[in-house]
Amino acid sequence: MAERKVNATSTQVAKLAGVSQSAVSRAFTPGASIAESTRRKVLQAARKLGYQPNAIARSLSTKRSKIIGIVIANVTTNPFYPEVLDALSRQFQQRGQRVMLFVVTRDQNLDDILPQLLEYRVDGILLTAATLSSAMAHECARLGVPVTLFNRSVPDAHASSFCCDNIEGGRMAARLLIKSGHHQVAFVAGSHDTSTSLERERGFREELKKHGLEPYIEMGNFSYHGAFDAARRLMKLPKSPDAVFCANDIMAIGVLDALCHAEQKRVPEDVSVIGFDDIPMAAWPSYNLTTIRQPIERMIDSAVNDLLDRINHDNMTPKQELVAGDLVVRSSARLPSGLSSGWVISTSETRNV
Amino acid sequence: MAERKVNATSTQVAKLAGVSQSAVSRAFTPGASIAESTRRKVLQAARKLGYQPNAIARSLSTKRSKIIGIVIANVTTNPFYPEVLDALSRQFQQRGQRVMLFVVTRDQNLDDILPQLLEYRVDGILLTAATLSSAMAHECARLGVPVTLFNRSVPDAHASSFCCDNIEGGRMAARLLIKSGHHQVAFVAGSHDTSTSLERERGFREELKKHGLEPYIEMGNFSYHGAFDAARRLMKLPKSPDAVFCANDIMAIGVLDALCHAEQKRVPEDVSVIGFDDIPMAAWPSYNLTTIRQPIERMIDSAVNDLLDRINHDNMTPKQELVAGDLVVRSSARLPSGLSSGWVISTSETRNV
DNA sequence: CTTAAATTTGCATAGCTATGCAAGCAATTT
DNA sequence: AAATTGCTTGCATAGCTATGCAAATTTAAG
Repeated sequence: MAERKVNATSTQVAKLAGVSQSAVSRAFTPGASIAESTRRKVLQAARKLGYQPNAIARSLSTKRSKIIGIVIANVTTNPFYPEVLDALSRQFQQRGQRVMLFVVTRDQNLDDILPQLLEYRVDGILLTAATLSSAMAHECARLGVPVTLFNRSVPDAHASSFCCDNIEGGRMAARLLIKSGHHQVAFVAGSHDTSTSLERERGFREELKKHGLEPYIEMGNFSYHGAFDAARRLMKLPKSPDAVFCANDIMAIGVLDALCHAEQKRVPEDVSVIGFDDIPMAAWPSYNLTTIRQPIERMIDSAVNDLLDRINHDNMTPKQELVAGDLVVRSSARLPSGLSSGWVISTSETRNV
Repeated sequence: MAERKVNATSTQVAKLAGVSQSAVSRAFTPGASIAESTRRKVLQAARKLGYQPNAIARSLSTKRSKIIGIVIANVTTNPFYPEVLDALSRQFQQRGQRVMLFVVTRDQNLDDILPQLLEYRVDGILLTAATLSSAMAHECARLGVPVTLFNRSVPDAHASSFCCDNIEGGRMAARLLIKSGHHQVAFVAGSHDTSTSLERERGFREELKKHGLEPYIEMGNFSYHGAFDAARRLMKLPKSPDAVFCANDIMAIGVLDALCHAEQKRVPEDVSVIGFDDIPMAAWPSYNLTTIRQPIERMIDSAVNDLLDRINHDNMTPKQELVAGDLVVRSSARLPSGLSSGWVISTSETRNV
């Protein structure tokens, strides 16, 4: 172990400025009771010594770390999550919170991870693409650390959750496919244990059932390659589907690539494909993917606000929010009459972009 | 401001276990001098109280936060960086370090960000896709906080840096294009102020010059859309290029999409395209991109090892490491005789994958 | 100029853990 | 049985800042 050079302390600055240590602390605390003249003296001394307040000591003293723990999965497999991370990180940053990051795999058990966050007395925890054991939910509740789930519905009432309305999203996809006259449809699932995939499937099924249809189900494992293989399996079926709805865009793209480059199918003439998320790639001309857009910015604003609120006001009850997604019409699915590529359809309104 | 529930402290655990606070501390410190029987008593009491060591207090006491500051840009615009972040984060995690994350824009000034990291007394800083002002480099050196640049060459000798050999990468691209008989080539740059783009351009130019060629240069701004537009400009030239080398894969993909969907060009018959990075998408059948692969894992291992070494041993001199990239041959560029898609060519050896 | 009010300041302490040191203890040796 | 040796343990303190409280100072009011 090597020795570390010593940073200047508030006491050293105080000595140089000819004031008390308290004064130094106050000079760096917005809103503290200190004369402007004193503050200037202090800041000058601080500059001379290269002093910078020690956030660790401050955290110990105030019992607030100003750190948010973010746990995220699928960062490399689904471009949606880098976007989420980017937005979250900037938002917290801007609101004066630092971010402690944990990247996990989708199936990794958080019961080993959360204690590491709690050790650092994070002010709050945001989980995205990850689920919370109810033991851990209780532990966080006991310690008074608010938890928010992003893009996962909540297992019990101790945590907030912010999701796109996946069920309605599934319904929208089904309605579009039915209206444009598909008869044999399929759903490529992400996994059998994440709310996003299950709910999208449920909405899709429900709406199909109303019209007497039932989808094939294939597992795409939330990955490009998993969906690629799923599509090939679907096309081998005796009565292969004329439409495929995927639990997310990256899988829809895997399906598109499989159809066009491994199965000699034309999209959307032979098969229609619909995704979910509206990642940037969905708009690329190679794919032109019709998809359900998750309004990331709005969802993240809500999630961040809620978490910060719950940090600053005790005893707030967690909130469960469902944000409506929009159907973005492009050209990977056959169009019903009256609709053309470029339209965005939301549950309440239809607006041209 | 709401009140926070109090976590159990080592003193409370000590009282319950009938030992001193020191004993509790030692029970949680691997390698500390404590009898096994005492440790068990302590752990049992700790469990009963739901005690968890306070990492903030520990950091204050040991003067080591066990936190690494990571600053990263381009997370949403280039899939290469989510991969880097994922690997870095896991590595540090596994080595017992926590990660404090800052997501920035490429042109954002770090002089506002780094102080926020230093406030938390991070043990080390890793910058990726971001550059360091020399004032900040000195500040970190003064405080004894080691800094490592990933994928940026170093401005002065206070920091370590780990890069792919961009110049040689540029040369490899040029050699391939020359061997396969291209006569009018172009380079799509990322920006005019990042070492990655500049070095790749330099190697490319140098090698071309040996054969009497000089490339067109267009600015792609390190983005899909920027490169898309750059490609369209190139194709409007009186003598439009028959080969385009891009400073990274995401731009190469933008170029491919522009060529195939906006310019009615065939790849590689009319135009060859080469990228840099080998992001997962490069292998997708829609693109089949010939590219220079950066050996992420190896680079990250080196970078993490170096940073942790410099944290633990004082006065180690920073290291500048250049890792050779491999040319991954796919089908977006015309093949010279003797080469076929699927080959990987490194500077020292050629191996079939 | 006196008195009351408001602002500013310093003192003392809390917040929680790690660790050097000396004392206590048990095991080993002769 | 006495003397050594090697573990364990507790005491006391350092690490740095924030803050309640009382004292001191400035400002305003009369």
